[in-house]
Amino acid sequence: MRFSRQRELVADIVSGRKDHPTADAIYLSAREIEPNISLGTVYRNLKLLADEGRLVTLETSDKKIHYDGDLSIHSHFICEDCGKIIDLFESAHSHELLENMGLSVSSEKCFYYGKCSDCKR
Amino acid sequence: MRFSRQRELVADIVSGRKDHPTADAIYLSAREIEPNISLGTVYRNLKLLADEGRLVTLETSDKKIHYDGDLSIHSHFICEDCGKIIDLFESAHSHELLENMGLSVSSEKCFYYGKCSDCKR
DNA sequence: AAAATAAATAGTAATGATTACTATTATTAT
DNA sequence: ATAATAATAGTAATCATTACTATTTATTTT
Repeated sequence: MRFSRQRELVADIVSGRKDHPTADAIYLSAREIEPNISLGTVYRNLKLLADEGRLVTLETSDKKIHYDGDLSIHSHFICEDCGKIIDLFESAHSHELLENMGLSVSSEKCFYYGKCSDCKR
Repeated sequence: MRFSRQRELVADIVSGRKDHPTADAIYLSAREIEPNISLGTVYRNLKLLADEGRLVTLETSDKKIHYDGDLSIHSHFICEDCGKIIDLFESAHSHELLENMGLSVSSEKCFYYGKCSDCKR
């Protein structure tokens, strides 16, 4: 896999952010540095980077894929009111149980839903 | 919320199945009993039932929403090869940790990825 | 270094799951 | 029974994502 200016840029944007941007948000950021980059290029590279395991996709109920450049095992809390996604770096589920069931686990995605402290008030 | 024949049917199909069907699969099942039911009605009712908490939506990477009528807290294992979704009725994460962070948890969705025993071989 | 080969891009068109819309039908209330 | 309300069927619109194509950029070969 070659790393063109555009691909590098997309990868850098995702791993440089602590939120969980959508393709469109990444596209907007990218255009500030590479004004001619096309949306298709952003999508293509996001998909390639995800396939390579260089970023993680979060499929939420808003129908848009969110991208996470933080590859450490962690979960996410999604606020039902404001939609904010909060990282949860608690200890992960034990995978042993699943291995004992004949399932080999390569990754996990856990989402918790509720109200964040702002919206709870 | 009135329970029309169609709404009842959609609800029954989802809660009667142990797989995790998409809207289209539910539509096909529904048409066997109610041949004139429209796809829009299926979608509308699935959304309403989900809002009411009578079923759970699973947003997977195949871009189609899967519906789960089993409301007990459980996780899912998704096979990276065949896409099969397997229920995991292990004990859930403890929510106390999150409550202590000021997050009130109303539900959770956890996905584990890997290869199922069939595909592993 | 020029020619040949391969990969990546920009820009646009197509896809497809989901939602919105509208006229009609069914249900409930007065 | 009539009026008011909700739900439906069927179709059109939406919109995130993908596919496509001609062109550009990078790599390899001679």
